[in-house]
Amino acid sequence: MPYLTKAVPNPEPVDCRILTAALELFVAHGFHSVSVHDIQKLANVSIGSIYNHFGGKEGIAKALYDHLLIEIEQMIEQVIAEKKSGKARCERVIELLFEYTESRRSIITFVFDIRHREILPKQEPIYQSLAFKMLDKLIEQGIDEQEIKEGSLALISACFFGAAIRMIQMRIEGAIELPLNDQYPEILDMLWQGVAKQD
Amino acid sequence: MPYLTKAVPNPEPVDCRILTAALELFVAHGFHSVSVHDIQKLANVSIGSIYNHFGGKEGIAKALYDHLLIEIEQMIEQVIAEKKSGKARCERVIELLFEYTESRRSIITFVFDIRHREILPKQEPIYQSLAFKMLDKLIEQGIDEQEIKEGSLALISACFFGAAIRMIQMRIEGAIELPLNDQYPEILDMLWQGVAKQD
DNA sequence: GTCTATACGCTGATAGAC
DNA sequence: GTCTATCAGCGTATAGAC
Repeated sequence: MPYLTKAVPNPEPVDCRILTAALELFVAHGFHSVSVHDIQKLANVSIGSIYNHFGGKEGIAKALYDHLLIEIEQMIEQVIAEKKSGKARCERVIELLFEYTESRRSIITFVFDIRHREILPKQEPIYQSLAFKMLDKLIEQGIDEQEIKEGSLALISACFFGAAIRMIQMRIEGAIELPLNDQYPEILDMLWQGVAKQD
Repeated sequence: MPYLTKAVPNPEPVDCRILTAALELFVAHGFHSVSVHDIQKLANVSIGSIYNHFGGKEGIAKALYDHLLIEIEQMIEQVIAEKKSGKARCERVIELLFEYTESRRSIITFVFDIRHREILPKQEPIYQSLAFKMLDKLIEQGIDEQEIKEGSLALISACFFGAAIRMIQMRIEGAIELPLNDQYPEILDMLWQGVAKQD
């Protein structure tokens, strides 16, 4: 159900319109700079509806957060279904993240480039989310299969996926001019060099 | 003048007290969640003083931003004075960033882990700052000296310093439990593998 | 469930005495 | 330069009709 971030006119359900509008505004201006009135206007609903559905601005953020993380999880699950080796899975995940960075920037920005703790102080930190744990699992598999060197899992994962995420952040900020997938082979090569098992 | 982030009682100059208090609060709660009254209270000054010195909350953020970036620049300059080869310079910069992450976390958090565009929309993006350009220069030197492979400077820098910065972000978030300098040799090894020139 | 109108607290900012 | 007192506006949240 990747209906978020698609261009939706009006006949969509109300809660979806609210989420779509909120995501767009949060990503463009930042959570704190967006008022409930802004969301209400863009979504073409009344303030009352927003409070009925989500209980307030924070409720919207929480719903978005859960929803988008699930989309990332599903993407990783799809990759796991398609590819078998740890290395192939890691590569494909990064490839898709790079693609999403261009085609579905809102999702990527919200998940990787927003300080969630400032918005949702009660939320568990994102690195404890299932999606991030799934990435660690892929690294672990790569180690088991002797494709990735042994060592601290957190560090290796930080070096591999972390570098990729940092590139995504830099792409979003504008520090990297070309789409990352245009340079995918070189990037992947660098990422692997860092963590590959050496014989 | 690294007087910021040091524990300062009261006899410090007023503007310094304001900056110190603001930095602490911004880093702890986020820019938008901190009011001028909060800063005023913690700094033991009046609201009027704050507006006299900085013109408002945004002015404080701007002053902090400039000040802390200059501290990073000076750190890099110091490293350039101490080490001569590109490789040694890159390594020492990362080592110091890792140290700062523990000992002067406020500075590091403000520079690497805050969305400045949300606070200072008119500010040029941070990757255009002198400090970040200095990092790119170090990479360039490494390429010239045949220690780093050739390729897109932005990508190589993103892979090397970017991975390190991502690790710092993860350390700040709590995703990495040990201080990064405790694992400095392994980390550096991984970072170099990714960008080293291969013969 | 959806809407409009309204209340209320807080925040950034100013005025004016010292 | 520093302070206190105060203002105006905004943003969240609620009440109550439909």
